[in-house]
Amino acid sequence: MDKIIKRTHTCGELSLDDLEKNVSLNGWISKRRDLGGLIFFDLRDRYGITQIVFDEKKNDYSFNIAKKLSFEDVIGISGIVIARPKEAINDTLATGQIDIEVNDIVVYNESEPPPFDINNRNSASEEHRLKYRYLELRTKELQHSMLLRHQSCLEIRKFLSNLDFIEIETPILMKSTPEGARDFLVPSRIHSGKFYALPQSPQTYKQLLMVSGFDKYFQIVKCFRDEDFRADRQPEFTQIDIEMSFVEQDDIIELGTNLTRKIWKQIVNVELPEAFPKLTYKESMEKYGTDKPDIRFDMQLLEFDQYIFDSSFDTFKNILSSKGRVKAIKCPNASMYSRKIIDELTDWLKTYYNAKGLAWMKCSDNILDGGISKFFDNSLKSKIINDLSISNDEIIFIIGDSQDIVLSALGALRLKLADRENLIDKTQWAPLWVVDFPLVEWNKDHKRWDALHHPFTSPNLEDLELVDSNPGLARSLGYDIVMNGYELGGGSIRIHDSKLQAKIFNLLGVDDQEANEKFGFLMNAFKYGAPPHGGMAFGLDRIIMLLTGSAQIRDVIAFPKTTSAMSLMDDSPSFVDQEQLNELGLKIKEKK
RNA sequence: GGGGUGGUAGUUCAACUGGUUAGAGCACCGGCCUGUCACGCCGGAAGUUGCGAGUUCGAUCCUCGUCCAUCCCGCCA
Repeated sequence: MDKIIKRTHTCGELSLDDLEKNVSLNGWISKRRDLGGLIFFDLRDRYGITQIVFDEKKNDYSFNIAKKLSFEDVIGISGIVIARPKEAINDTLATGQIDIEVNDIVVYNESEPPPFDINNRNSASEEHRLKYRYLELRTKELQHSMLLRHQSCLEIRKFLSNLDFIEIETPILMKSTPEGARDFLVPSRIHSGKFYALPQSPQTYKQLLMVSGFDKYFQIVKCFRDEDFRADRQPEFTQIDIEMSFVEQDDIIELGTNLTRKIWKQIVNVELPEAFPKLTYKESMEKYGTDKPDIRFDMQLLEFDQYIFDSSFDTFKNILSSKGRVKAIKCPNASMYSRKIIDELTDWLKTYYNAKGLAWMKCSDNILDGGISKFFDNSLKSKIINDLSISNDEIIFIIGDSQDIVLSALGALRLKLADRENLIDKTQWAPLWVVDFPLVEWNKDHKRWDALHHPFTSPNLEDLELVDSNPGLARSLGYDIVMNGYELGGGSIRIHDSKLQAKIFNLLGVDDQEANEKFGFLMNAFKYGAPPHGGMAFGLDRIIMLLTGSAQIRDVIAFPKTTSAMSLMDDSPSFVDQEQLNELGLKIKEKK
């Protein structure tokens, strides 16, 4: 164990140019082929694979050591670069023209049989791979993800630094605030009974930095939200956090566009358009049923209210008279949609999106047929076909319900149908901005207005009167950037006036005392020369996920958690000693 | 909080309608093999069918509970 063979090359670089050279390599045994008197190893490091060969007749010292070695042993070797016989050249390998004929070898660490095949990530379930994450990180997929993540961060830092942004670290232990997601709490030992929270985002700090005069700030920073998780959501995740002073919404949108273009150009060599399309929140909801539309394909939601009044379909008439909505979506290959398949779609919409049903009509021979077509007379059906440009062998699905349900159910159906019909060009990138978000939304459970973005978001100054008269209609200066149906990031122009901020708190039902307790420090800061400012934050993990072509955020985080927020590798969270609890003045309640 | 799917050898999977000794590939162990690259050939070992109850003459299979994973709804300013 005392000897180390220092590598002269990595496992990905030797070629015929290096013939006859005496070289040394370090790496892991990735494959082993034992032919008796001749043994081949594929030696792997993060740069590549080089085949090394042990010949009993030429060097029986290293041969005898190699005889005992197997998968994932770590070794160092020295030897001569030799050309492979013509018939043994491997074109699939960058180093496939050569071998290293080994004459010295050191075994640094023998491996137990690995719990799964590092060469084949699918040789084990995800659960199993997460338990041995440090081994999964040896796979070429995860090595690639980590490298790409690193390169992306470099490009981001370079891009922003060149524009005079500076990266400033903000606290990880901060004040718990009532708004937004559930906080992860950290008990204070020194102040028994008090808690810090881990930041859901450095929102308040970056606004304070604007007051401090750092007019262009950014930070690549961990954020924490104690909610339930999904394929694209983890309890801790990384944001590219940005804030600027003396700017308007369009300045941030331009910056966000350019940053996104830079990343895509540098990392995957894709030229995104100079300006991304902009949709208002309202347009997005009406056309796509979501505020993060995938616009790689069209298939927009169609207005259908206007045909209901002249029909004899009372169910939908009743929905309209109780302020509901009726919208439709048009889908090709009607003949593929049997009763059984439509029933399955209906059940799915009922289960997940609270739809009460899924109506439909098929177009054949220029007439609408089947489903609810009997409630529409012939001239009305012709009008529908003409208005909505329905072609033969298309089916329209129709949902009538409250507006929320119609939009979310049809939005989900749109994605489902696109998938079924293969309408999405997977090689395409479709970025866009969604703007003019509502300032607040009505919270039915608590009977109050909640901020849609966060309470520091400025109302659109044109809508200031609405804030008093009809808050639900007031637009904010909030915006999201969306790529291929994923929310990549979002931000807003902030309130920098303590009077306006007080007014918004008032609207949100946060009284003066509470506002002062929770956000007094920010309100105070705004009394001392707060510049107009705004910013945004990108979800770094989601960006990397898209760039690597993965649908799982876990694939781009070195040590991710499961959907129940556990780490299978180190088995956290875990219980702690009674003594630790005592120090913190905590007592665990029995769960009933 | 709710719903779907899954949990069988180290691992990936199979096992009909509930029925004899729960099988196969890879890995592992032993043997043979000098141009392999999914090396090949011969032989071997390997199981608390996630856990706990129940139904049954009999449960991997049916029922209930529970744990874990995953996907989705709610949630995620």
